[in-house]
Amino acid sequence: MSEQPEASVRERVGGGAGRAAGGSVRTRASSPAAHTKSEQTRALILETALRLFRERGYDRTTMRAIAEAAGVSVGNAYYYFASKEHLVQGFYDQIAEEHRAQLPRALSGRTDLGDRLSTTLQVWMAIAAPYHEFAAQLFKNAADPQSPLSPFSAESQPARDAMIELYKGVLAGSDSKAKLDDELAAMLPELLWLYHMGIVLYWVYDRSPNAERTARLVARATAVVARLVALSRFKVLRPLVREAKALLSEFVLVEPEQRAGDGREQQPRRRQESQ
Amino acid sequence: MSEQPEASVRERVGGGAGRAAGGSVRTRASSPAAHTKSEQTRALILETALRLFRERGYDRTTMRAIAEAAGVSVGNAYYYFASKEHLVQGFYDQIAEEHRAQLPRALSGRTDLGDRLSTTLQVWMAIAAPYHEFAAQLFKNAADPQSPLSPFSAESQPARDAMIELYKGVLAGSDSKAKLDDELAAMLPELLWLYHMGIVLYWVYDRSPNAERTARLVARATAVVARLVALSRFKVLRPLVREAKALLSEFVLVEPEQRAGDGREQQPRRRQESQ
DNA sequence: GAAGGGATTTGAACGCGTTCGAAATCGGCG
DNA sequence: CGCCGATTTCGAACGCGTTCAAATCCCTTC
Repeated sequence: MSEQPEASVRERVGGGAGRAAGGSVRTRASSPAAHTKSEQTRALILETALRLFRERGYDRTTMRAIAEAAGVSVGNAYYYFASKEHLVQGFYDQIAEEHRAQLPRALSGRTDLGDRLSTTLQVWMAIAAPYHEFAAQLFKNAADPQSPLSPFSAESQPARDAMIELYKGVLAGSDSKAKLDDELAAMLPELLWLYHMGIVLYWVYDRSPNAERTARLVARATAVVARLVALSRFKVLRPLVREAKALLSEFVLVEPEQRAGDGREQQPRRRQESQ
Repeated sequence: MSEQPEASVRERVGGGAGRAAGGSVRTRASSPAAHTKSEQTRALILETALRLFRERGYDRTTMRAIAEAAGVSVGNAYYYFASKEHLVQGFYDQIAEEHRAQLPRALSGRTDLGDRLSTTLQVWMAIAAPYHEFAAQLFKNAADPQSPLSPFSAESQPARDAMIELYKGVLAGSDSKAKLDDELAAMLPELLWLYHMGIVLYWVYDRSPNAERTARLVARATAVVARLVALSRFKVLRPLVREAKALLSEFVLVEPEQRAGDGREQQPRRRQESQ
C-alpha cells in the first residue's frame, strides 16, 4: 500500500507531467518533443485533456472521456498521470510561460514601481482570463495544502521560484529600488509573489463580468503597495517595519533550508486519507 | 439535472441543517427544539456523522458507514442533509458556540486591545485544536467559493455575522477604542474577523506540533495589528489610512445590500458543474 | 376503523476517479 | 529467427458520493 513497485516509475514518468522534468519534455510550444512512442502518447493524452477541460470545464470532463477522445484506455491515462489533478499542471505551466514571454514587452519603458506592478498583474489577468471559470473549479484543489496543485506544494516549487525570479526583474527595472534597505529588498520579490497570490485568490472569487472588480482592485491596491514600500523608510515606522519584516521572514516566507534540494526525495509524509 | 422537483423541499429541510433552520420544519405548532421523530432522526444522523468524523477523519468516513452506524439507510441521510459537506456545518457551529461561551471569562479584566485580540485567538485555537487534522482535510472544501462551507457563502452568513458581533465585544472592552475615528471603528469588527480567518488559514496549513508555530505567530502578529490600529491616527499616515479604508470597504467587506435578507430564498446561481 | 395523502425511509443503481492483474507490445541478445 | 524481461496498454472492477422511484409510516378526516 505504501510502496508499490511501480509507484516510483509512475512518479518519475507521471510526476514530471508538464512541469519540472528537468527539461526533458520541455519544448511544447508547437512541436512536441515526441521522440519516443511513450512521449507521444503522454503528449496526446495531455493535449486532449486540456482541450476537453477548456471545452467542457474540469468537472464535466471525465477521465473516461479523455481516454476515449485520445483513443487510449483509462488505465493508460493513469499510467502517465497519477491523477486527474496532475493533468492540470499543464495549464499552470502554459499560463506562467506566456506571462514570462509577454511581460518584458509590456514593462519596457515603465520605471515607476506601482506602474510596473499593476502592469505585471494586468498582463497576467489578460492571459488567465479565458480560464477564469476553469480556475474557479480548480481552486478547491489548489487550496488543499496536500494537493500537488497547491502553490505551496513541493511540486509547485519550480513554478513558484520562476515567478519570484520574475518579480525580481519587475523590481530591478524600477527607479525606486535604490532607496530600500537591503533586507527588505531581499524579501520583496517573495512578498510581491505573495501579493500576486492574493490577487489571484480575489480573482478566483470574483464573479463580476470580465473580473473587472479585480481589475479595479489591482489598479488601486497596487498603488497602496507601492506607497507602502516607499513609506517603509519613514522614521516613525522604523520599528513597525522591522517587526513586520521579522514576522514575515519567520512565519510566511519559505525558509532557506526548506527550499534547498528537490524535496521530492524526502519521506513525504503521505496524506493519511485518500478517498 | 438543473431542477429536481424535490430540490426545494430538500433545500428547506436539509438546508436548515444544524443552523438557521428558517422555520419551515415546524409544520405543526411544535417547539423549535422539537422532539418530533423527524428531528430525532436528523440529530441521530448528525451526531453519528460527527462522531465518525472525529474517530476516522472526514475522507475515511463514508456516507454508507454513517448510515449504517446510525441505523438508517443512505437515502435517509440524504433526505436530511443535502450532501456530506452539509454534515460538517455542525462542527463549525459547535466550535463557534464554545468559543462564544468561553470568551467572556477569558477576556474579563483585560483592557489592552492587543491582549484581548490574542486571547480571543488563543481561546479559539484551544477549542479547535482537537479538530486540527479534520480541519485540514476539510479546508479544500471550505476554500471552494461554491461550497456551502466557505466562510463567504450565503449558508455561512449567520455564523459569520455572529463572529463579527463577537469581535464587536472584543473591541468594546478595549481601552483604546475611543481614540479611533468612527469610520474605521465601524469597519474594525469585520476587519478583525478577516484577520481571524487569516490566522485560521495559517493554522490549517501549520504542520508544527500542537500548531505552536501558529501560536507564536498570533502572539507577535496581533501586537502588530494592535499597533497598526493605534498608528492609524498619525498624521503622516492619514492619506494611506484613508485609501486603505476605501479599498477595504469597496473590495473586501461585504456590502450592506448584499448582507440584507437571508439570501437563502434568492435564485441561488446553482453551480454549473457538480461531479 | 377505513381512506387518503404528505412525510419519511428504503436500497438498488448511476457516474465518477481510481486500481489492478493480466495481456500486448517492444527491444535487445543469443 | 526465437526468446525473455521490461515497458506499455487494456478494461473490468472497486469504493465512493449521490439520486430516485417506490415502499412504508403516520396523521388527519370522515
